[in-house]
Amino acid sequence: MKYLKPWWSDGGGLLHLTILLSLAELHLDLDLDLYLLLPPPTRLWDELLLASGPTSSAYALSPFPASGVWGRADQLHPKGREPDPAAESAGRLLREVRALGVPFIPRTRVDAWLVHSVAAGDADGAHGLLGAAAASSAGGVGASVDDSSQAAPGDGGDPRAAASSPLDAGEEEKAPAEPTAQVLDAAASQENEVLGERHQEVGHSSQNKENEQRVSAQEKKLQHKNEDAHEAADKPDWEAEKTTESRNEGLLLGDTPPVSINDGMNSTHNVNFSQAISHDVNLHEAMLLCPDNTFRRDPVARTSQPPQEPFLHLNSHTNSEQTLPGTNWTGFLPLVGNQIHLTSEDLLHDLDINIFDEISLMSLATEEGFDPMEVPQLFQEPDSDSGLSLNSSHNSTSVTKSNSSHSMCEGGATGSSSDLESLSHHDLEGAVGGYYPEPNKLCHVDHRSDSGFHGDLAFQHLFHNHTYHLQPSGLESTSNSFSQYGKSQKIQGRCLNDTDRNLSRDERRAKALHIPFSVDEIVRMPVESFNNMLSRHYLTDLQMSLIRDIRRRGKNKVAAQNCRKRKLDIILNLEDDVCNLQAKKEILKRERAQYNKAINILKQKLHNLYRDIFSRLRDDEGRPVNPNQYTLQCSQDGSVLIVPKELMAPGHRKENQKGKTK
DNA sequence: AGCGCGTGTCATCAA
DNA sequence: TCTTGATGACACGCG
Repeated sequence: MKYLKPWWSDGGGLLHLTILLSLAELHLDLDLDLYLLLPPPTRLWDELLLASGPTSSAYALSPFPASGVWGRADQLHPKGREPDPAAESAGRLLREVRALGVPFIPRTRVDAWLVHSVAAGDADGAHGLLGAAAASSAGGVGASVDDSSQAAPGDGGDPRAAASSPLDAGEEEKAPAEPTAQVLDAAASQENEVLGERHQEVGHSSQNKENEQRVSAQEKKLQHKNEDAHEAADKPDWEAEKTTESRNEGLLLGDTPPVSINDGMNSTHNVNFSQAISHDVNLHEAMLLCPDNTFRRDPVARTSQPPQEPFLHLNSHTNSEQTLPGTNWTGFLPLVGNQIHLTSEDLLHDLDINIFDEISLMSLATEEGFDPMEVPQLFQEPDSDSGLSLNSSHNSTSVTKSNSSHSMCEGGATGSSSDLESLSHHDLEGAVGGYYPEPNKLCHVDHRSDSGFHGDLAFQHLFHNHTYHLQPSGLESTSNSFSQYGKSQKIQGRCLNDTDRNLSRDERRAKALHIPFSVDEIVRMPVESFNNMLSRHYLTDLQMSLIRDIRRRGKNKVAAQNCRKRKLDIILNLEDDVCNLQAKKEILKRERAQYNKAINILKQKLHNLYRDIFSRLRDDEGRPVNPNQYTLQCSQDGSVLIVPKELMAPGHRKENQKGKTK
């Protein structure tokens, strides 16, 4: 949501009719919101907002002079947050507003949001807007607009107004019912019997007094809502989208007839609304009014862009005839229709690139002439059987984009059997201006129509051995084809220029198919965000397949890298373990040798001690004791006994022998 | 030409 | 059922 400068704030009385362009709609189902700004102090306006807030879908910009913030009525009055006095006061206030000639144009859905500014120096333009607003607000007191089409039967609309413009009423009957007007008028009809005539009797001054009293009681609420407006303005785009989606549809602007207006000063002007809108529309100024500076783009890039088809013409999803019906625009807004076309084109140039990131692929494709639905019209060539030229040499657009890469690829392509990437770069992107031919179409391309271009041979080789030749399914064939043509990179390197050579294969593929996300985004994005992103963009099956393949391959690549790294780490760790264990083994060996050596020393010492003892022992007859016949036994009390070996029990002897051995 | 290594990719399984 | 990680196997490029 863009908040624009009040039209009076420049002191020059500049009226900015703001038709906000939002390309956030995923499939370029564009919404056109038409707002008219009211001159402050407009307490009545605030009341109108309060009254028409959450339930009436009164789309209007509310002035908050204290903060300078503008808010949209539906944002200023979130549902469920404020008591809704609409049922009681909407109709009455609406009539008061109408009696003052307050312009009130509800949200208008014409599948385009535009930003316009209208120089209010032109009284006709300003008054025309006011009158148109009054017209769409369905005829209050003092408004000389026929509101019979919008007012419910028995609504009690101003009969004078009804009589003032019967022709307009007839045209407006064809217009679809406008929710805002319906709600407001429904509320108005409830009080019509009571209040309808009173508004004609009561002057504006008395109404303003009542309004002042009401407004003073509601100022705090407005301040609170002002904060809400700030919050709404700070919402991220995806939240803004929700808000946008939550809005109901409104009156088709194109169906609004020329109106005779009441400017609020008891003077009536017959002004064509289209003239009002088309007066001195200053897009640049309107963009400057956007505080978030969303509408900016490199002017150089803009000037470098070749003349393009009107934006809406390139939108396959949004039929220009439907969304911006030329008859409607030219009928009620003949100049507006043209203006919107031009402005849309300008906006395509001037929009911030970030906006383009948020819009669907179709918009991106539109900028580059990429539109599968439009390609047969845009790139059809008389000598092409399929109506689709795959030969860049015949396409001026492709020549400017891909001639260099073509020249580089010619040599390699002839030897390539499975390099669709080179195709996607040179013939998909370049030859058809970004359009990717479907594989089955490619398989049936009549290359004979080309005269000696190497690309023909290249194509024949490129698709010579591809599995998708045999598979009717585009998805499967796509996956297979992509998996196949990734295996021939030698030729690929020769075909690609330096810039493309630095890109990964998937990046080049994504570029070739004009996928509006980076490979890094596709791979690293959490699955929830990833699915959300996919759902927010219009993508063909081919693009979806490629995106999912890119994501799968990217994640698997990372997984493989991690796996190999992990495996390498495991191997290194095992090698370290082996080294450590070998070192420990050596240490244990040395310790064992040392212990054995010590044991041997002890054994030797014990043996010496044994001999020494027996050499000194004598029996009863004074003879030396034979150590082979006797042995030494240590009793538990510490005494040492000389025991004949024959007297020792076998078990005991064995233990003794073991002890000796040890 | 053959070999080893690194890397990407696919298929498969398990969580 | 889908997603993701892990991993074996294979193909390819490169030195």
